[in-house]
Amino acid sequence: MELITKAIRGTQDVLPADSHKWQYMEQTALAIARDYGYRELRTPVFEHTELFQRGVGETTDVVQKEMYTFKDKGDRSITLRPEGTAGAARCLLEHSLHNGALPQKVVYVTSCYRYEKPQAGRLREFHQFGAECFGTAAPQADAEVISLARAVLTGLGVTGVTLHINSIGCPTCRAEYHKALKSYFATREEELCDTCKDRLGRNPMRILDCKSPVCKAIAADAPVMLDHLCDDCAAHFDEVRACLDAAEIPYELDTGIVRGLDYYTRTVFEFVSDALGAQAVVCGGGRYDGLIEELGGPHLPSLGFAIGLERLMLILEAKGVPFPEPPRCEVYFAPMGNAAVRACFGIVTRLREGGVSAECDIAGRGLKAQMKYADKLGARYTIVVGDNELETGRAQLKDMETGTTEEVALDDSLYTTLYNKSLDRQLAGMADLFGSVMEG
RNA sequence: GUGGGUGUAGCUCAGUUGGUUAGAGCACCGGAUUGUGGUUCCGGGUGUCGUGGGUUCGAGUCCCAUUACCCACCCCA
Repeated sequence: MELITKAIRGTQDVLPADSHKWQYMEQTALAIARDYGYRELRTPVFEHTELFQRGVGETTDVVQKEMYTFKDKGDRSITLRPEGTAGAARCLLEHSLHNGALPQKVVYVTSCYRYEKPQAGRLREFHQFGAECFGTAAPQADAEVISLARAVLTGLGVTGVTLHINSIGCPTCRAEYHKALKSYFATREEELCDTCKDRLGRNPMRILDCKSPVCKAIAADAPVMLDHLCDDCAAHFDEVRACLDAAEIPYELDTGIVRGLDYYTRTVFEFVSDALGAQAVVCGGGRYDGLIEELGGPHLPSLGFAIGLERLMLILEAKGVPFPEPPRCEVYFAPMGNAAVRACFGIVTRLREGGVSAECDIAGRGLKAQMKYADKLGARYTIVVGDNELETGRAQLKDMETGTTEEVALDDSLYTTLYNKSLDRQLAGMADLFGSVMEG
């Protein structure tokens, strides 16, 4: 079959067979965030380009070469959001949410767009579960945000992820550190790889996580940010770690973490998975004390994180984490003859109105084909309705797993019968899922 | 943006030193008395061999280009 076009490179369809998994993942994450006091925020997919230029930072790769930017018909420069934080911050300011109770805690599930070369765990349209906590400079907030990220991962049954944390200081102490770093690498500039020579001028901190063995070896002896933190930043980071310890949240100190977005300050962290390829960071975040001011707002220390949902899904599948059963048809009606078709359509409509998942032939097929179809749908029960049933008002309810049948009346009592059967099964399914998550 | 790998049916893949009408399994659709699905039997190919050139009497097969996907660099979620 020659299609006139295909899905855009780096995009993915979620098919009907998988959509319930996404619903479960998103709803679980939102529910956990709700317990942490986070409320959902929804912002537009596109914003004025300058929001990201200012918010994310002119010098970042994201802004320089990865944004989907275009002119609209009013000649305004528009950009599809490459990340969620800038839009959330803009929304906070525009609606003066920061004049309400602080801290303001928001979560979102959104699509993001970056023009990158796709590979495992990296798409041009991807989805994030993000959380932002606006208006607190206290280290306890850092710990709470990290705790939320971890709770979402573990709440979904994720295993094999490690929390890495670092502090990249405030603009003041980072400037000092940059100088120290620059002069260190400058002494060995000739040995660095070409990209790192380039980084030396722009952002020497990037050299720290270069994969080239030579650069790695040189970086091993480089000055460490943590040793250059000012007193305030050092005290803040110590308290964050103390809180994590108190909450028994294990972490690794990773002085190589360098967030690629300009707005980060002080605490930065990542959750790294052992189940992904090269793109192993499933969650990244940190503090951004200067962002709100940068966007024209007041000084409002804040922080947040985002989980990459496609990456999270890859992990869940790789680890064989249990998902709820996909939704199935509760009862399939197989009518025979025109009168039965109409009658069944009526019954099915009433059952659906009452919340029972019911289906009935809409393809005009014979009984045999209908039974096969019911089987493929995974229907729990089938009811064949012909002239006899219409006359007596009674029919055989067939259990498709056991093959057994029981006689039921084709009236309102059918709804109660089916609803109760469905409810029992849902409760049992939830108990199973809960059990396996607890074991895992 | 730079590399490496791979493109044959919806899926997984065969396809001989280049040779006639491109195959298998699974899936899908229909049928086996208009009253019962899963197992069985019969029937159906649903394909521009990624695309475009070239070599050749002849190309799924050889050459070139291109494109898409996968993987890695870079960057990030």
